[in-house]
Amino acid sequence: MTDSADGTRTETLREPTPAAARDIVARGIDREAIVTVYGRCTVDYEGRASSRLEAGARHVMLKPDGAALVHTDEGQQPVNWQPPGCTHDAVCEDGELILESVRSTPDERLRVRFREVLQVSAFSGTDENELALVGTEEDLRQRILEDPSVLEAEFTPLATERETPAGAVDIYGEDAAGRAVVVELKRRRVGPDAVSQLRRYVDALERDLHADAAVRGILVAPSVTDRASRLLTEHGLEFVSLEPPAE
Amino acid sequence: MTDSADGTRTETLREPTPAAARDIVARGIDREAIVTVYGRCTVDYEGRASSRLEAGARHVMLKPDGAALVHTDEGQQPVNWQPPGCTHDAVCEDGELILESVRSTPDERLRVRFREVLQVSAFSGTDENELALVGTEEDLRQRILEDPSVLEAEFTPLATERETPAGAVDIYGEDAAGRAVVVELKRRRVGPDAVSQLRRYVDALERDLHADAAVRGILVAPSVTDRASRLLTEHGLEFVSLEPPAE
DNA sequence: AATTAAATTTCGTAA
DNA sequence: TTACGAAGTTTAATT
Repeated sequence: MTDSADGTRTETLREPTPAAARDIVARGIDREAIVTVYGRCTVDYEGRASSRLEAGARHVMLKPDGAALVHTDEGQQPVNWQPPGCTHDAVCEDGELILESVRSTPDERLRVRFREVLQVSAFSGTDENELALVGTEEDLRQRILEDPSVLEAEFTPLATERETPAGAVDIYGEDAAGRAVVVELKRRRVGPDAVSQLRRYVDALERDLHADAAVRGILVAPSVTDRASRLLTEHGLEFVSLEPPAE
Repeated sequence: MTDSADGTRTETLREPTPAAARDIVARGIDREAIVTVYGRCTVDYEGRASSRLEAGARHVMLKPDGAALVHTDEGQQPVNWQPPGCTHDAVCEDGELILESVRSTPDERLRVRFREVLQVSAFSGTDENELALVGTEEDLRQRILEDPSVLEAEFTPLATERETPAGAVDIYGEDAAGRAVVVELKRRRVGPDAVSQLRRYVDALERDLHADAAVRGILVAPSVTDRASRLLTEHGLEFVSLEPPAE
């Protein structure tokens, strides 16, 4: 057990007995630590789908918010997991450590059985700061609202998140001729799905306004794929190349 | 350092000096171990977007496939990360441990600077087994192909992944009357996006066949949202409620 | 609790 | 390498 000046505390055991491992895990969950276990284990999941993973060396993390992560040596994504909101539990059964994370709505259960525990740790610390991220779709929207002419000359934004029967439109406005314009924003290169999305909004707004004059639809993104480009043409929609600001 | 009978090996230091931590990390990367570092750190990311995270206690994992994960005590997702394919590097700068993961195409860089390292570990093990998952869209497709009558009486599947100018159709077939049918499968409750997707395929196929008889479009999913249901009606598409098999 | 769409989505497959 | 769509997607916002 180690206590640091800043309140950070860690507890670690190498090759613990299953009972000792269970104690560290249980105590860690109790004090709202990040708990990690590395060893050979099997994993069973039952919930929205179901899965089984035979024995292998994996790294398991239990978070105090109820999230659980099982990582192999490959992939950015955990091979098995449980979202925040679960209740963690650690028990010994037949001389083996078992970790279980359960939630309801939907009912889901993750069960990790360790044949061998190489290391178990509990990490307590504080993290006050949140991520500052730049380059999102929201940043792209700000860029256009601050200077609508980057979209086209004399474009006038009238609303953001304007509601239609098909959902909320990113930017709603009118052009130099006073025609209604629906703008759909994407922070990166788009495919057919983005075109369909814009199409839904344009359709919905045309019905909503029941105006005879057609509503213009403009897709704003860094670039489009060939198929998306063809779809835009078919549906009479437009494209403007813009990127979210880099900083 | 601990070596197990099954070839699993772990190496861990508590409150190491930055230089000692760097050595463990560098050696771990070298031997293709999963490397973890817990401590107070700042994180900078620059790539598809860019972000900064001020000091806090976090858990960092470097995988031998090049993936990097920075986890706080909250959330299933890492607060910062790098996908597989990166090159990891560990250095000491001004007496602090710095981890860096870099890749190209696209150019991306993740930099973690530790003010304090509480624990550093390197885990080597083997994992031969892959996840066996049941309840996917593929399982739903198998269910329909094995007994097409679950979709509707006298439905005849003719192809899966049939190509159209709008993309591949999940199941293509014909009904009792010999009309062309496009089936789009979803393993869970669907919203407007799935309807748009089906619509794209039906449109494309109607042009492709340039037949006068309309192509039927059937969305297969456990259920649909209200908005999606309305969209289905508007577009003359159909819905059949089916779930992927549970086991 | 349910809906909708964004995400540094990731991941797998096919061209 | 790019494109396209699935995913036990997760996450955030709004109803």
